[in-house]
Amino acid sequence: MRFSIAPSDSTPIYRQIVDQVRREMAGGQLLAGDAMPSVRALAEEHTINPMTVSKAYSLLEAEGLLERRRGVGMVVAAVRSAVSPKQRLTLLHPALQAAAQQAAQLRLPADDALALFKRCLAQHPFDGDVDGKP
Amino acid sequence: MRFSIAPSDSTPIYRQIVDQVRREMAGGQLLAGDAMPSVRALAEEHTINPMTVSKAYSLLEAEGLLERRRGVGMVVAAVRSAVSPKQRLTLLHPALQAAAQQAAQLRLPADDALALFKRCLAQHPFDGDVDGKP
Amino acid sequence: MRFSIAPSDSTPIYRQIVDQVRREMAGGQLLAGDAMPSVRALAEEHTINPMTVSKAYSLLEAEGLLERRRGVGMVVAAVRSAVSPKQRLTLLHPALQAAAQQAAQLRLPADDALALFKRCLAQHPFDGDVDGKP
Amino acid sequence: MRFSIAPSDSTPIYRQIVDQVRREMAGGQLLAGDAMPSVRALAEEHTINPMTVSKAYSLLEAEGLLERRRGVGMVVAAVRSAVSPKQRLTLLHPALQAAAQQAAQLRLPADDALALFKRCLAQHPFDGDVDGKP
DNA sequence: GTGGTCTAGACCACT
DNA sequence: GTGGTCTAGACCACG
Repeated sequence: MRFSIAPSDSTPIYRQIVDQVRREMAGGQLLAGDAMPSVRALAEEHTINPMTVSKAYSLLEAEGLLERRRGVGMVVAAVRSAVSPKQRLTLLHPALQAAAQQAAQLRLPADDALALFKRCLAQHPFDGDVDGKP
Repeated sequence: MRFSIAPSDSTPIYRQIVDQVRREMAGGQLLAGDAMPSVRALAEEHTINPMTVSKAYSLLEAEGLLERRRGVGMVVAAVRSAVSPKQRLTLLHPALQAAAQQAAQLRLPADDALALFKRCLAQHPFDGDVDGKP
Repeated sequence: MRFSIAPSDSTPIYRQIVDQVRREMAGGQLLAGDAMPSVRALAEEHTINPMTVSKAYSLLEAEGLLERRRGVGMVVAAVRSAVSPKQRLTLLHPALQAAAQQAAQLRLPADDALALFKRCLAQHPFDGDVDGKP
Repeated sequence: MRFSIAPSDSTPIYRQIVDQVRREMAGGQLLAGDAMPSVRALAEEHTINPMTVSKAYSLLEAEGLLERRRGVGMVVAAVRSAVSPKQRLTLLHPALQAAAQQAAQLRLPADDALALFKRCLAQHPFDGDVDGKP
Protein backbone atom coordinates (compact mmCIF):
# COMPACT_ATOMS: atom_id res chain seq x y z
CA MET A 1 0.00 0.00 0.00
CA ARG A 2 1.00 3.59 -0.58
CA PHE A 3 1.21 6.06 2.27
CA SER A 4 1.16 9.78 1.76
CA ILE A 5 3.14 11.44 4.51
CA ALA A 6 3.36 15.22 4.85
CA PRO A 7 5.90 16.13 7.53
CA SER A 8 4.96 19.77 7.21
CA ASP A 9 1.32 19.04 7.99
CA SER A 10 0.11 20.02 11.42
CA THR A 11 -1.20 16.55 12.21
CA PRO A 12 1.58 14.41 13.67
CA ILE A 13 3.22 11.89 11.41
CA TYR A 14 2.30 8.86 13.49
CA ARG A 15 -1.31 9.98 13.33
CA GLN A 16 -1.22 10.33 9.55
CA ILE A 17 -0.10 6.72 9.37
CA VAL A 18 -2.66 5.44 11.84
CA ASP A 19 -5.54 7.25 10.18
CA GLN A 20 -4.63 6.03 6.72
CA VAL A 21 -4.31 2.44 7.81
CA ARG A 22 -7.62 2.63 9.61
CA ARG A 23 -9.35 3.95 6.53
CA GLU A 24 -7.76 1.53 4.10
CA MET A 25 -8.80 -1.31 6.34
CA ALA A 26 -12.32 -0.01 6.62
CA GLY A 27 -12.43 0.43 2.87
CA GLY A 28 -11.28 -3.11 2.27
CA GLN A 29 -7.98 -2.40 0.52
CA LEU A 30 -6.15 -3.99 3.41
CA LEU A 31 -7.43 -7.48 4.07
CA ALA A 32 -6.88 -9.80 6.99
CA GLY A 33 -3.46 -11.40 6.75
CA ASP A 34 -1.95 -8.76 4.47
CA ALA A 35 1.60 -7.88 5.47
CA MET A 36 2.42 -4.30 6.36
CA PRO A 37 5.65 -2.74 5.13
CA SER A 38 8.43 -3.11 7.67
CA VAL A 39 9.13 -0.29 10.06
CA ARG A 40 12.54 0.30 8.54
CA ALA A 41 11.27 0.24 4.97
CA LEU A 42 8.50 2.71 5.65
CA ALA A 43 10.81 4.96 7.62
CA GLU A 44 13.44 5.04 4.89
CA GLU A 45 10.92 5.53 2.12
CA HIS A 46 9.58 8.72 3.71
CA THR A 47 12.78 9.66 5.54
CA ILE A 48 11.07 9.74 8.88
CA ASN A 49 12.13 8.36 12.23
CA PRO A 50 11.63 4.58 12.61
CA MET A 51 10.38 5.25 16.12
CA THR A 52 7.52 7.19 14.59
CA VAL A 53 6.46 4.30 12.39
CA SER A 54 6.85 1.95 15.29
CA LYS A 55 4.61 4.10 17.43
CA ALA A 56 1.92 4.10 14.77
CA TYR A 57 2.11 0.32 14.41
CA SER A 58 1.97 -0.14 18.16
CA LEU A 59 -1.15 1.96 18.41
CA LEU A 60 -2.79 -0.02 15.64
CA GLU A 61 -1.76 -3.22 17.36
CA ALA A 62 -3.23 -2.00 20.65
CA GLU A 63 -6.39 -1.23 18.75
CA GLY A 64 -6.49 -4.80 17.52
CA LEU A 65 -6.19 -3.84 13.87
CA LEU A 66 -2.66 -5.17 13.37
CA GLU A 67 -0.94 -8.26 14.70
CA ARG A 68 2.75 -8.77 15.32
CA ARG A 69 3.74 -12.00 13.54
CA ARG A 70 7.18 -13.21 14.64
CA GLY A 71 9.66 -13.44 11.82
CA VAL A 72 7.21 -11.83 9.41
CA GLY A 73 6.34 -8.44 10.80
CA MET A 74 3.03 -6.74 11.20
CA VAL A 75 0.02 -8.18 9.43
CA VAL A 76 -3.56 -7.05 9.22
CA ALA A 77 -5.61 -8.68 11.97
CA ALA A 78 -8.64 -10.78 11.21
CA VAL A 79 -11.14 -8.79 13.19
CA ARG A 80 -13.67 -6.68 11.34
CA SER A 81 -11.22 -5.82 8.61
CA ALA A 82 -14.13 -4.58 6.52
CA VAL A 83 -16.77 -2.21 7.71
CA SER A 84 -20.31 -1.61 6.60
CA PRO A 85 -20.93 1.35 4.25
CA LYS A 86 -22.92 3.07 6.95
CA GLN A 87 -20.06 2.83 9.43
CA ARG A 88 -17.66 4.12 6.82
CA LEU A 89 -19.85 7.15 6.32
CA THR A 90 -19.59 7.78 10.03
CA LEU A 91 -15.82 7.82 9.73
CA LEU A 92 -16.07 10.49 7.07
CA HIS A 93 -18.49 12.61 9.05
CA PRO A 94 -16.04 14.67 11.16
CA ALA A 95 -14.13 15.90 8.13
CA LEU A 96 -17.29 17.00 6.39
CA GLN A 97 -18.66 18.55 9.54
CA ALA A 98 -15.56 20.70 9.85
CA ALA A 99 -15.68 21.66 6.19
CA ALA A 100 -19.32 22.66 6.50
CA GLN A 101 -18.55 24.92 9.42
CA GLN A 102 -15.77 26.58 7.47
CA ALA A 103 -18.07 27.08 4.51
CA ALA A 104 -20.59 28.79 6.75
CA GLN A 105 -17.99 31.11 8.24
CA LEU A 106 -16.80 31.91 4.73
CA ARG A 107 -20.40 32.73 3.80
CA LEU A 108 -20.23 30.35 0.91
CA PRO A 109 -23.51 29.14 -0.62
CA ALA A 110 -24.08 25.45 -0.04
CA ASP A 111 -24.30 24.82 -3.78
CA ASP A 112 -20.86 26.24 -4.40
CA ALA A 113 -19.35 24.17 -1.63
CA LEU A 114 -21.03 21.05 -2.93
CA ALA A 115 -19.83 21.69 -6.45
CA LEU A 116 -16.28 22.11 -5.25
CA PHE A 117 -16.49 18.94 -3.20
CA LYS A 118 -17.73 17.07 -6.24
CA ARG A 119 -14.69 18.20 -8.18
CA CYS A 120 -12.40 17.13 -5.34
CA LEU A 121 -14.00 13.70 -5.25
CA ALA A 122 -13.44 13.33 -8.98
CA GLN A 123 -9.73 13.82 -8.41
CA HIS A 124 -9.57 10.91 -5.99
CA PRO A 125 -10.80 7.91 -7.97
CA PHE A 126 -10.05 5.17 -5.42
CA ASP A 127 -6.38 5.89 -5.68
CA GLY A 128 -3.96 3.37 -6.96
CA ASP A 129 -5.56 0.08 -7.66
CA VAL A 130 -8.34 0.49 -10.18
CA ASP A 131 -7.65 -3.03 -11.29
CA GLY A 132 -8.18 -4.51 -7.91
CA LYS A 133 -5.38 -6.14 -6.04
CA PRO A 134 -2.90 -8.16 -8.12
CA MET B 1 -18.57 39.45 16.66
CA ARG B 2 -19.18 36.10 18.33
CA PHE B 3 -16.39 33.62 18.82
CA SER B 4 -17.00 29.99 19.54
CA ILE B 5 -14.19 28.58 21.64
CA ALA B 6 -13.93 24.89 22.44
CA PRO B 7 -11.24 24.39 25.09
CA SER B 8 -11.61 20.64 24.76
CA ASP B 9 -10.83 20.73 21.05
CA SER B 10 -7.41 19.47 20.07
CA THR B 11 -6.63 22.59 18.07
CA PRO B 12 -5.14 25.20 20.38
CA ILE B 13 -7.36 28.00 21.56
CA TYR B 14 -5.29 30.76 20.02
CA ARG B 15 -5.54 28.94 16.69
CA GLN B 16 -9.30 28.67 16.93
CA ILE B 17 -9.43 32.43 17.31
CA VAL B 18 -7.03 33.06 14.46
CA ASP B 19 -8.87 30.76 12.10
CA GLN B 20 -12.26 32.22 12.88
CA VAL B 21 -11.10 35.78 12.44
CA ARG B 22 -9.49 34.88 9.13
CA ARG B 23 -12.69 33.35 7.83
CA GLU B 24 -14.98 36.05 9.14
CA MET B 25 -12.80 38.61 7.44
CA ALA B 26 -12.84 36.67 4.20
CA GLY B 27 -16.58 36.26 4.49
CA GLY B 28 -17.12 39.96 5.00
CA GLN B 29 -18.55 39.86 8.51
CA LEU B 30 -15.51 41.78 9.69
CA LEU B 31 -14.90 44.93 7.70
CA ALA B 32 -11.86 47.17 7.52
CA GLY B 33 -11.79 49.47 10.53
CA ASP B 34 -14.01 47.32 12.68
CA ALA B 35 -12.83 47.19 16.27
CA MET B 36 -11.98 43.81 17.69
CA PRO B 37 -13.13 42.94 21.21
CA SER B 38 -10.45 43.85 23.72
CA VAL B 39 -8.04 41.19 24.86
CA ARG B 40 -9.34 41.31 28.40
CA ALA B 41 -12.99 41.26 27.36
CA LEU B 42 -12.55 38.25 25.13
CA ALA B 43 -10.51 36.48 27.77
CA GLU B 44 -13.13 37.01 30.45
CA GLU B 45 -16.00 36.09 28.19
CA HIS B 46 -14.52 32.66 27.53
CA THR B 47 -12.66 32.40 30.81
CA ILE B 48 -9.32 31.94 29.14
CA ASN B 49 -6.02 33.63 29.80
CA PRO B 50 -5.56 37.11 28.29
CA MET B 51 -2.18 36.04 26.97
CA THR B 52 -3.85 33.39 24.88
CA VAL B 53 -6.04 35.99 23.21
CA SER B 54 -3.09 38.32 22.88
CA LYS B 55 -1.12 35.64 21.10
CA ALA B 56 -3.90 35.18 18.58
CA TYR B 57 -4.14 38.91 17.95
CA SER B 58 -0.39 39.23 17.59
CA LEU B 59 -0.33 36.53 14.95
CA LEU B 60 -3.13 38.21 13.05
CA GLU B 61 -1.25 41.47 13.27
CA ALA B 62 1.92 39.85 11.95
CA GLU B 63 -0.19 38.53 9.11
CA GLY B 64 -1.35 42.04 8.33
CA LEU B 65 -5.01 41.30 9.00
CA LEU B 66 -5.25 43.35 12.19
CA GLU B 67 -3.73 46.68 13.13
CA ARG B 68 -2.82 47.84 16.57
CA ARG B 69 -4.19 51.30 17.32
CA ARG B 70 -2.23 52.37 20.34
CA GLY B 71 -4.35 53.15 23.33
CA VAL B 72 -7.43 52.09 21.45
CA GLY B 73 -7.16 48.43 20.63
CA MET B 74 -7.02 46.19 17.61
CA VAL B 75 -8.94 46.99 14.46
CA VAL B 76 -9.39 45.15 11.21
CA ALA B 77 -6.71 46.26 8.76
CA ALA B 78 -7.60 47.85 5.46
CA VAL B 79 -5.94 45.29 3.24
CA ARG B 80 -8.16 42.84 1.40
CA SER B 81 -10.73 42.85 4.16
CA ALA B 82 -13.22 41.31 1.77
CA VAL B 83 -12.40 38.48 -0.53
CA SER B 84 -13.97 37.46 -3.80
CA PRO B 85 -16.24 34.39 -3.77
CA LYS B 86 -13.70 32.59 -5.88
CA GLN B 87 -10.97 33.23 -3.35
CA ARG B 88 -13.22 32.10 -0.55
CA LEU B 89 -13.74 28.83 -2.37
CA THR B 90 -9.97 28.49 -2.48
CA LEU B 91 -9.87 28.82 1.30
CA LEU B 92 -12.35 25.99 1.60
CA HIS B 93 -10.48 23.78 -0.84
CA PRO B 94 -7.97 22.15 1.52
CA ALA B 95 -10.67 20.90 3.85
CA LEU B 96 -12.65 19.40 0.99
CA GLN B 97 -9.53 17.97 -0.58
CA ALA B 98 -8.71 16.15 2.63
CA ALA B 99 -12.28 14.91 2.97
CA ALA B 100 -12.25 13.64 -0.60
CA GLN B 101 -9.05 11.73 0.03
CA GLN B 102 -10.59 10.14 3.10
CA ALA B 103 -13.68 9.20 1.16
CA ALA B 104 -11.54 7.52 -1.47
CA GLN B 105 -9.57 5.59 1.13
CA LEU B 106 -12.85 4.52 2.67
CA ARG B 107 -14.04 3.41 -0.75
CA LEU B 108 -17.17 5.46 -0.36
CA PRO B 109 -19.19 6.25 -3.49
CA ALA B 110 -19.05 9.92 -4.38
CA ASP B 111 -22.82 10.22 -4.20
CA ASP B 112 -22.91 9.02 -0.61
CA ALA B 113 -20.20 11.44 0.41
CA LEU B 114 -21.95 14.31 -1.33
CA ALA B 115 -25.25 13.49 0.33
CA LEU B 116 -23.62 13.47 3.74
CA PHE B 117 -21.89 16.78 3.06
CA LYS B 118 -25.19 18.28 2.02
CA ARG B 119 -26.69 17.29 5.33
CA CYS B 120 -23.73 18.77 7.20
CA LEU B 121 -24.10 22.04 5.31
CA ALA B 122 -27.77 22.21 6.25
CA GLN B 123 -26.76 22.15 9.90
CA HIS B 124 -24.61 25.24 9.50
CA PRO B 125 -26.76 28.12 8.34
CA PHE B 126 -24.74 31.32 8.37
CA ASP B 127 -24.46 31.33 12.13
CA GLY B 128 -25.93 34.28 13.93
CA ASP B 129 -26.68 37.31 11.81
CA VAL B 130 -28.77 36.47 8.78
CA ASP B 131 -29.56 40.15 8.26
CA GLY B 132 -25.97 41.21 8.14
CA LYS B 133 -24.77 44.01 10.32
CA PRO B 134 -27.52 46.42 11.51
CA MET C 1 7.86 74.05 12.20
CA ARG C 2 6.83 70.84 10.48
CA PHE C 3 6.50 67.59 12.39
CA SER C 4 6.55 64.25 10.71
CA ILE C 5 4.46 61.81 12.70
CA ALA C 6 4.20 58.14 11.84
CA PRO C 7 1.56 56.45 14.01
CA SER C 8 2.51 53.07 12.59
CA ASP C 9 6.12 53.47 13.68
CA SER C 10 7.21 51.45 16.66
CA THR C 11 8.50 54.47 18.55
CA PRO C 12 5.67 56.05 20.52
CA ILE C 13 4.14 59.20 19.12
CA TYR C 14 4.99 61.39 22.08
CA ARG C 15 8.60 60.33 21.68
CA GLN C 16 8.65 61.19 18.00
CA ILE C 17 7.55 64.69 18.92
CA VAL C 18 10.01 65.09 21.77
CA ASP C 19 12.93 63.86 19.71
CA GLN C 20 12.18 66.11 16.80
CA VAL C 21 11.81 69.19 18.96
CA ARG C 22 15.05 68.41 20.72
CA ARG C 23 16.91 68.11 17.44
CA GLU C 24 15.40 71.18 15.87
CA MET C 25 16.36 73.16 18.95
CA ALA C 26 19.86 71.79 18.90
CA GLY C 27 20.12 72.58 15.23
CA GLY C 28 19.00 76.13 15.74
CA GLN C 29 15.78 76.07 13.75
CA LEU C 30 13.82 76.68 16.92
CA LEU C 31 15.09 79.77 18.70
CA ALA C 32 14.44 81.04 22.20
CA GLY C 33 11.03 82.68 22.37
CA ASP C 34 9.61 80.94 19.32
CA ALA C 35 6.02 79.84 19.84
CA MET C 36 5.17 76.17 19.51
CA PRO C 37 1.99 75.11 17.73
CA SER C 38 -0.89 74.71 20.15
CA VAL C 39 -1.69 71.28 21.49
CA ARG C 40 -5.02 71.26 19.75
CA ALA C 41 -3.63 72.44 16.43
CA LEU C 42 -0.90 69.84 16.40
CA ALA C 43 -3.29 67.11 17.46
CA GLU C 44 -5.80 67.94 14.76
CA GLU C 45 -3.18 68.30 12.08
CA HIS C 46 -1.94 64.78 12.62
CA THR C 47 -5.20 63.35 13.93
CA ILE C 48 -3.62 62.16 17.13
CA ASN C 49 -4.79 62.43 20.70
CA PRO C 50 -4.30 65.90 22.27
CA MET C 51 -3.18 64.12 25.43
CA THR C 52 -0.28 62.73 23.46
CA VAL C 53 0.88 66.15 22.33
CA SER C 54 0.39 67.47 25.82
CA LYS C 55 2.52 64.70 27.23
CA ALA C 56 5.33 65.50 24.80
CA TYR C 57 5.18 69.20 25.66
CA SER C 58 5.17 68.45 29.38
CA LEU C 59 8.27 66.32 29.03
CA LEU C 60 10.02 69.06 27.10
CA GLU C 61 8.94 71.55 29.73
CA ALA C 62 10.27 69.36 32.52
CA GLU C 63 13.50 69.18 30.58
CA GLY C 64 13.65 72.97 30.55
CA LEU C 65 13.49 73.19 26.78
CA LEU C 66 9.99 74.67 26.61
CA GLU C 67 8.21 77.20 28.80
CA ARG C 68 4.50 77.54 29.41
CA ARG C 69 3.60 81.18 28.71
CA ARG C 70 0.12 81.99 30.01
CA GLY C 71 -2.22 83.17 27.35
CA VAL C 72 0.28 82.38 24.64
CA GLY C 73 1.09 78.70 24.91
CA MET C 74 4.39 76.93 24.84
CA VAL C 75 7.46 78.82 23.73
CA VAL C 76 11.05 77.76 23.32
CA ALA C 77 12.99 78.42 26.51
CA ALA C 78 16.06 80.59 26.58
CA VAL C 79 18.48 78.03 27.90
CA ARG C 80 21.04 76.59 25.55
CA SER C 81 18.70 76.69 22.64
CA ALA C 82 21.67 76.15 20.37
CA VAL C 83 24.27 73.49 20.81
CA SER C 84 27.84 73.20 19.70
CA PRO C 85 28.53 71.15 16.58
CA LYS C 86 30.43 68.65 18.65
CA GLN C 87 27.46 68.11 20.96
CA ARG C 88 25.18 67.75 17.98
CA LEU C 89 27.40 65.00 16.63
CA THR C 90 27.00 63.23 19.94
CA LEU C 91 23.25 63.33 19.48
CA LEU C 92 23.60 61.65 16.12
CA HIS C 93 25.95 58.98 17.41
CA PRO C 94 23.44 56.40 18.65
CA ALA C 95 21.64 56.20 15.33
CA LEU C 96 24.89 55.69 13.44
CA GLN C 97 26.13 53.19 15.98
CA ALA C 98 23.03 51.09 15.48
CA ALA C 99 23.29 51.35 11.72
CA ALA C 100 26.92 50.28 11.82
CA GLN C 101 26.04 47.22 13.85
CA GLN C 102 23.35 46.28 11.36
CA ALA C 103 25.76 46.72 8.48
CA ALA C 104 28.21 44.36 10.16
CA GLN C 105 25.56 41.72 10.75
CA LEU C 106 24.51 42.07 7.13
CA ARG C 107 28.14 41.56 6.12
CA LEU C 108 28.06 44.76 4.12
CA PRO C 109 31.39 46.36 3.18
CA ALA C 110 31.92 49.69 4.92
CA ASP C 111 32.28 51.47 1.60
CA ASP C 112 28.86 50.34 0.42
CA ALA C 113 27.25 51.43 3.66
CA LEU C 114 28.97 54.80 3.48
CA ALA C 115 27.89 55.33 -0.10
CA LEU C 116 24.31 54.57 0.76
CA PHE C 117 24.41 56.91 3.74
CA LYS C 118 25.78 59.65 1.50
CA ARG C 119 22.82 59.22 -0.79
CA CYS C 120 20.42 59.34 2.14
CA LEU C 121 22.00 62.54 3.37
CA ALA C 122 21.58 64.11 -0.05
CA GLN C 123 17.86 63.49 0.19
CA HIS C 124 17.60 65.46 3.40
CA PRO C 125 18.91 68.93 2.56
CA PHE C 126 18.05 70.73 5.81
CA ASP C 127 14.40 70.12 5.20
CA GLY C 128 11.99 72.94 4.71
CA ASP C 129 13.56 76.30 5.25
CA VAL C 130 16.36 76.76 2.78
CA ASP C 131 15.55 80.45 2.85
CA GLY C 132 16.05 80.76 6.55
CA LYS C 133 13.19 81.79 8.74
CA PRO C 134 10.83 84.44 7.36
CA MET D 1 25.94 31.17 16.15
CA ARG D 2 26.43 33.78 18.81
CA PHE D 3 23.61 36.01 19.95
CA SER D 4 24.17 39.22 21.80
CA ILE D 5 21.28 39.91 24.14
CA ALA D 6 21.00 43.15 26.06
CA PRO D 7 18.20 42.81 28.62
CA SER D 8 18.58 46.45 29.52
CA ASP D 9 17.91 47.56 25.96
CA SER D 10 14.52 49.09 25.33
CA THR D 11 13.85 46.78 22.41
CA PRO D 12 12.29 43.58 23.72
CA ILE D 13 14.48 40.54 24.02
CA TYR D 14 12.47 38.42 21.61
CA ARG D 15 12.82 41.18 19.04
CA GLN D 16 16.57 41.35 19.48
CA ILE D 17 16.72 37.67 18.65
CA VAL D 18 14.42 38.00 15.65
CA ASP D 19 16.33 40.92 14.22
CA GLN D 20 19.68 39.26 14.62
CA VAL D 21 18.55 36.04 13.01
CA ARG D 22 17.06 37.95 10.11
CA ARG D 23 20.30 39.79 9.46
CA GLU D 24 22.56 36.80 9.94
CA MET D 25 20.45 34.93 7.45
CA ALA D 26 20.61 37.79 4.98
CA GLY D 27 24.33 38.07 5.52
CA GLY D 28 24.86 34.39 4.84
CA GLN D 29 26.16 33.35 8.26
CA LEU D 30 23.09 31.18 8.67
CA LEU D 31 22.55 28.84 5.77
CA ALA D 32 19.52 26.80 4.79
CA GLY D 33 19.34 23.67 6.88
CA ASP D 34 21.49 24.99 9.71
CA ALA D 35 20.17 23.99 13.09
CA MET D 36 19.25 26.75 15.50
CA PRO D 37 20.26 26.45 19.12
CA SER D 38 17.52 24.80 21.14
CA VAL D 39 15.06 26.98 22.98
CA ARG D 40 16.25 25.72 26.34
CA ALA D 41 19.93 26.09 25.50
CA LEU D 42 19.56 29.65 24.31
CA ALA D 43 17.41 30.50 27.31
CA GLU D 44 19.93 29.12 29.78
CA GLU D 45 22.87 30.69 28.03
CA HIS D 46 21.41 34.16 28.44
CA THR D 47 19.44 33.38 31.57
CA ILE D 48 16.16 34.37 30.01
CA ASN D 49 12.86 32.58 29.98
CA PRO D 50 12.46 29.76 27.43
CA MET D 51 9.13 31.23 26.39
CA THR D 52 10.86 34.39 25.31
CA VAL D 53 13.11 32.44 22.99
CA SER D 54 10.18 30.38 21.83
CA LYS D 55 8.27 33.49 20.93
CA ALA D 56 11.13 34.71 18.79
CA TYR D 57 11.41 31.38 17.02
CA SER D 58 7.68 31.23 16.43
CA LEU D 59 7.72 34.63 14.80
CA LEU D 60 10.58 33.62 12.56
CA GLU D 61 8.70 30.48 11.66
CA ALA D 62 5.57 32.47 10.82
CA GLU D 63 7.79 34.62 8.63
CA GLY D 64 8.97 31.53 6.80
CA LEU D 65 12.60 31.97 7.82
CA LEU D 66 12.73 29.00 10.18
CA GLU D 67 11.17 25.58 9.96
CA ARG D 68 10.11 23.40 12.82
CA ARG D 69 11.45 19.87 12.51
CA ARG D 70 9.33 17.95 14.97
CA GLY D 71 11.29 16.26 17.69
CA VAL D 72 14.49 17.77 16.34
CA GLY D 73 14.32 21.51 16.66
CA MET D 74 14.31 24.58 14.47
CA VAL D 75 16.35 24.79 11.30
CA VAL D 76 16.92 27.59 8.83
CA ALA D 77 14.33 27.33 6.06
CA ALA D 78 15.35 26.88 2.47
CA VAL D 79 13.76 30.03 1.13
CA ARG D 80 16.05 32.90 0.23
CA SER D 81 18.50 31.99 2.94
CA ALA D 82 21.07 34.17 1.24
CA VAL D 83 20.31 37.59 -0.09
CA SER D 84 21.99 39.59 -2.81
CA PRO D 85 24.25 42.46 -1.73
CA LYS D 86 21.79 44.87 -3.25
CA GLN D 87 18.95 43.47 -1.17
CA ARG D 88 21.11 43.64 1.93
CA LEU D 89 21.67 47.30 1.27
CA THR D 90 17.91 47.69 1.15
CA LEU D 91 17.69 46.17 4.60
CA LEU D 92 20.15 48.73 5.89
CA HIS D 93 18.36 51.61 4.22
CA PRO D 94 15.76 52.45 6.86
CA ALA D 95 18.37 52.86 9.58
CA LEU D 96 20.44 55.18 7.41
CA GLN D 97 17.38 57.06 6.25
CA ALA D 98 16.44 57.77 9.85
CA ALA D 99 19.98 58.81 10.69
CA ALA D 100 20.09 61.15 7.72
CA GLN D 101 16.86 62.79 8.80
CA GLN D 102 18.26 63.29 12.27
CA ALA D 103 21.44 64.78 10.85
CA ALA D 104 19.41 67.21 8.82
CA GLN D 105 17.33 68.24 11.80
CA LEU D 106 20.53 68.74 13.73
CA ARG D 107 21.87 70.88 10.89
CA LEU D 108 24.98 68.74 10.73
CA PRO D 109 27.12 69.01 7.59
CA ALA D 110 27.03 65.80 5.58
CA ASP D 111 30.77 65.41 5.81
CA ASP D 112 30.72 65.41 9.59
CA ALA D 113 27.98 62.82 9.68
CA LEU D 114 29.81 60.65 7.17
CA ALA D 115 33.04 60.85 9.14
CA LEU D 116 31.28 59.81 12.31
CA PHE D 117 29.59 56.93 10.54
CA LYS D 118 32.94 55.79 9.19
CA ARG D 119 34.30 55.65 12.71
CA CYS D 120 31.29 53.68 13.89
CA LEU D 121 31.74 51.18 11.08
CA ALA D 122 35.38 50.69 12.06
CA GLN D 123 34.21 49.61 15.50
CA HIS D 124 32.09 46.83 14.04
CA PRO D 125 34.31 44.45 12.12
CA PHE D 126 32.28 41.44 11.07
CA ASP D 127 31.88 40.21 14.60
CA GLY D 128 33.29 36.83 15.42
CA ASP D 129 34.21 34.70 12.46
CA VAL D 130 36.44 36.53 10.02
CA ASP D 131 37.26 33.28 8.28
CA GLY D 132 33.69 32.37 7.62
CA LYS D 133 32.39 28.99 8.66
CA PRO D 134 35.05 26.30 9.13
C1' DG E 1 -8.84 52.13 29.28
C1' DT E 2 -5.69 49.60 25.72
C1' DG E 3 -1.91 45.90 24.50
C1' DG E 4 3.20 44.28 25.48
C1' DT E 5 6.70 41.92 27.90
C1' DC E 6 8.67 38.79 30.87
C1' DT E 7 8.76 35.32 34.42
C1' DA E 8 7.74 30.83 36.58
C1' DG E 9 5.91 26.57 36.42
C1' DA E 10 3.10 22.81 34.82
C1' DC E 11 1.68 19.60 31.41
C1' DC E 12 1.50 17.74 26.82
C1' DA E 13 3.00 15.99 22.27
C1' DC E 14 6.31 14.46 19.01
C1' DT E 15 10.58 11.95 17.58
C1' DG F 1 15.81 15.14 23.76
C1' DT F 2 12.82 18.69 21.02
C1' DG F 3 9.04 22.60 20.88
C1' DG F 4 3.94 23.90 22.15
C1' DT F 5 0.30 25.38 25.07
C1' DC F 6 -1.80 27.38 28.81
C1' DT F 7 -2.03 29.55 33.27
C1' DA F 8 -1.07 33.12 36.83
C1' DG F 9 0.74 37.22 38.10
C1' DA F 10 3.55 41.21 37.84
C1' DC F 11 5.06 45.42 35.70
C1' DC F 12 5.34 48.66 31.98
C1' DA F 13 4.09 51.81 28.17
C1' DC F 14 0.77 54.23 25.53
C1' DG F 15 -3.25 57.31 24.82
